[in-house]
Order: sequence, then C-alpha cells, then structure tokens
Amino acid sequence: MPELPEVETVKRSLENKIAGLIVNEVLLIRPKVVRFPGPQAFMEGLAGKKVKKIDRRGKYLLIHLSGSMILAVHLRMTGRLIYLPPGTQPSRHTHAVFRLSNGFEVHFSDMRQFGRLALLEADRLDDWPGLKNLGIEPLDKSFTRDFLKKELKRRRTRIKSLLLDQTFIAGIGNIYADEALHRARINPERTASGLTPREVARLYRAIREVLAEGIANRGTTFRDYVDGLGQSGTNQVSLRVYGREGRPCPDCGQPVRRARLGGRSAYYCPGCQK
DNA sequence: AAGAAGTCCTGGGCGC
DNA sequence: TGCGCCCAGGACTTCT
Repeated sequence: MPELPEVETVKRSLENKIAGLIVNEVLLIRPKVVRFPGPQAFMEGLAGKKVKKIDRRGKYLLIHLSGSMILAVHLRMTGRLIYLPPGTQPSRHTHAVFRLSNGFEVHFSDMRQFGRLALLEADRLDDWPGLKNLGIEPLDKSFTRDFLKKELKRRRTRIKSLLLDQTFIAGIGNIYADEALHRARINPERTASGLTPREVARLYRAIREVLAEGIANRGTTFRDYVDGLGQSGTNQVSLRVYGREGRPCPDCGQPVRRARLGGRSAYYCPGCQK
C-alpha cells in the first residue's frame, strides 16, 4: 500500500520525467475518481497547464501546475501513477490518462477504485478535507522527540491507532506502523500516554528509521505497489513483522502474531514487544 | 468528543 | 475444476 516512502518514491521517479511538460489533454475514463471539482471542470482546468514540480504531503502527491493550480493525487491501496510511452493502451483498471506535450502519457490506474484525484487552487488546498487536516511530516525537522513525547502524553488511544491517524502524523500506514513498533519493542495495543520516556525515544527513532529505509529501498512492494516508472520497490525483504504471521521474529525467534486492532491487522512479536 | 462501525472495491486465497 | 465466501485496507461518514 502506498505509504509515505512509496509516495515519495513515485514523486522522485515521476518528477524528472514530467517537470516542464504541458498537459495537452486529459482522458477521464472513470469520472468518479475525481474528488474535486466536477469531471468537466477537472479536464478543462488541466488542459494547457505546465508541470512545474511535484511535492508530497503525507500520502498525497501534489503536482504543481502553471496558473497556481495543483493536481493532487491519493493512491490509497492499489493506485498507480505511471509515465508511459505514446499510445500505450489503457489497462482495464486505468481511470484517467494525462497526455503530455512530448507525446508521453501518465496513466492513473487503481484496481480497487479507492484512489482519488483533485484539481485545486494552490492557496485552497482546503477544498480536499483530508489534505487540510493532515498532521506533522515525520521526516521534517519540526517532528522532534519532544513533540512526540508531549503529544503522546495527552492521548488515551492505543499507540498503533494513533500512528495511523493522519491528523496526528502524516504518511504512516499499516506496514510502517507495525515495523516501527517492532523496532521500538512496543506492543501495538499499549496506550499512547502510558509509554515511558525511554520507549517514546525508541519509537521516535524507529519511525524515522523505517521511513528513511523505506525510501532508500524505493518502497515496499507487498502486492501492487510500483513507482512512477512501473518499477517495484525492494523494502519488502527488510520487513520484520508485517505480513509474517507464524514466522520467526528476526530478533528473538518467537512466531510473529497477528492481532485485530481497529478493524485492521496488527503484526507483532509477543516476545519482543511488551 | 472520541472512538467504533460501516462504506467503498476487486482479486486472490480458501474450503468443499 | 469451480463456485461461493471472506479478506485486504485509507479515508471518510455515520452512529453511539
């Protein structure tokens, strides 16, 4: 599932291919993937715009365009945004095609049809509520150990649920939450406010490490994820608990367990994570 | 007000 | 082999 490291990898792989090009035409095959504005305004608003740069905010891609407009993309679980040669046939899960001034195309596809696109004015990102309410960027300088410590102290929810809360920290999903908690040796069901200072320090380090390693490995391809050029990542071989129920914990050898938490599976090692 | 549950989707894995 | 069932999950809405 595209989380922060995967979205960052898409950003990096796509940006140097499409920056400077003009969006000549938009083919909207499945209009419902457009979250804002209407389908017609989306297509018309994009035509003729030049791609300036690509940013990432949490799991959102922000493609900056001329005219102070932004094409915002959320890939959810199975979404893909891929740069392809002229005349590439859309797959059966392709929902939108962006034809560029060099003849190449960017295809937005999503098997489960959960991913969304929006065309926003740069100073009105609030038109997409999820984007408006995003929390801190975990790889930014502003995300400090003290910040995490202070915030956790006043939260009564379970630590894993909090890590998945995008209004708290932006960009962590199920894979990196489980991996960070394992690395910090913290049980996912622990109450956030109950963590000791030592545990908070370990968690802070673990969050930054798993995300940075995920980016260095060009993302985790568990099933569907590929980058902006259609290439898989390699971080899946570094996973220690996610998707590894019953297999030995790399640290202590006990079988990894799967628990149910907030309707999601949580993989953890009962030996290491207290 | 916070937390839980329901919703959207399709392919893959499973049992029989 | 083939059918039906259930599960995966991010963000958003609705319910409690």
